This record gives sequence, structure tokens and C-alpha cells, in this order.
Amino acid sequence: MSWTDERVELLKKLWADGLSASQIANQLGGVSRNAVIGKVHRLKLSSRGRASQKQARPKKPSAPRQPTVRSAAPRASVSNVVASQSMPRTNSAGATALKADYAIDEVAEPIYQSAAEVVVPMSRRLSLLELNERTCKWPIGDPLHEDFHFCGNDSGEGTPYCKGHAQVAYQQNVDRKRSR
DNA sequence: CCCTGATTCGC
DNA sequence: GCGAATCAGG
Repeated sequence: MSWTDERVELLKKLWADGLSASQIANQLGGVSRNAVIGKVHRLKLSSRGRASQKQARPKKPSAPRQPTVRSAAPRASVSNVVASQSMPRTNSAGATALKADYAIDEVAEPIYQSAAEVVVPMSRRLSLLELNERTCKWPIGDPLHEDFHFCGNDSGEGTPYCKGHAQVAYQQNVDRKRSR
């Protein structure tokens, strides 16, 4: 898999969103986290944090790399490497999505008679790894189905859902209380 | 051990 | 330019 313009753009976006190299590698597919890190450095967008730079590594690992056994050492193929990488169970955004059942009553005003009447705009169909602090974390579909995704519309600051899904959440909560 | 990014250097 | 191997660390 090569670094097409599209893949580079996605890399830049995800890196700017704060995803780790391995998360980005899983997202892109066909590349290792080392490949992602290497590309990030070549693109010179490594800093990201602007936070304290800790301490610069003393340079010069000067690793005694294998002198010449390369040709005779098959080692892992790309597919093996990808398959052996454990899928991250969550990220900061995903964790938010998993515990998003708080104080729903305060999220939105009661506008609709039932959740079925709420109209939610077209979602951006984001994957878990594409979520960030400002994306709607409303899950759509069967988590075990390949088409599972998240709404991904703008959720504003400090709220887990976009406006439409906040109202859906509210109304579902109301419906649940009624039927109880 | 799990993970993170950083670096080197054969290709 | 690419990325595995490796390092250094949380």
C-alpha cells in the first residue's frame, strides 16, 4: 500500500486529532505503526503537542543492526504484522461514548411526542477511531456488523451528541420512563 | 507486558 | 522515500 494523497491527508487529519500512530495505522490499513511514524516524521508534523518536549533523546542508538542476515530472514509479512496488532479497545472519545448515559434529562428540551418523530440529519458515518471531543458519539447499527459506525456530526463543546441525537437520547429516556 | 513516539539505516 | 528494527520511556 502506498502513500496516496488521500491517505496522507487522512494521516494528517488523524494525527492532528491526537490519535496514536498505531490507531492511525489500523484506521488506514495496510501499514504498520512504524510506517505511520516514519511518514509523520518525513512530513515534519511530528511535534503535535506543543507541550513540554520532555527531554530530547540522547541520539545515536547506534544499534548493532543485523550485519547481513537480511536476505535469509523472512520475518513477519505486512499482513502478519497487521493481524498481530491488537485492536485498541477504546480511545478517549470511545470511552466517552461508552459512558454517555449521564444526565440525559439536562441535555435537551422536550420537543417531540416520541423518539420516532425526531429527525436526525445525515451522519458522517465515522469509525470509532475518527471520533474526537467534538464529534457526535451516537452509535448507529449493530456493533457486530461491519457497517457499524458513529454519527460524527458536530456535538459542540463538552457534549457527547449532536443536537439531533441529544434530542433522541432525551426522548428515548422519556419514553422509557412512560412505559415503566 | 501493554503501550507510546523517536531514530537509524538497508532497501 | 519507505518502514523494520530498535531504543527509550509511560
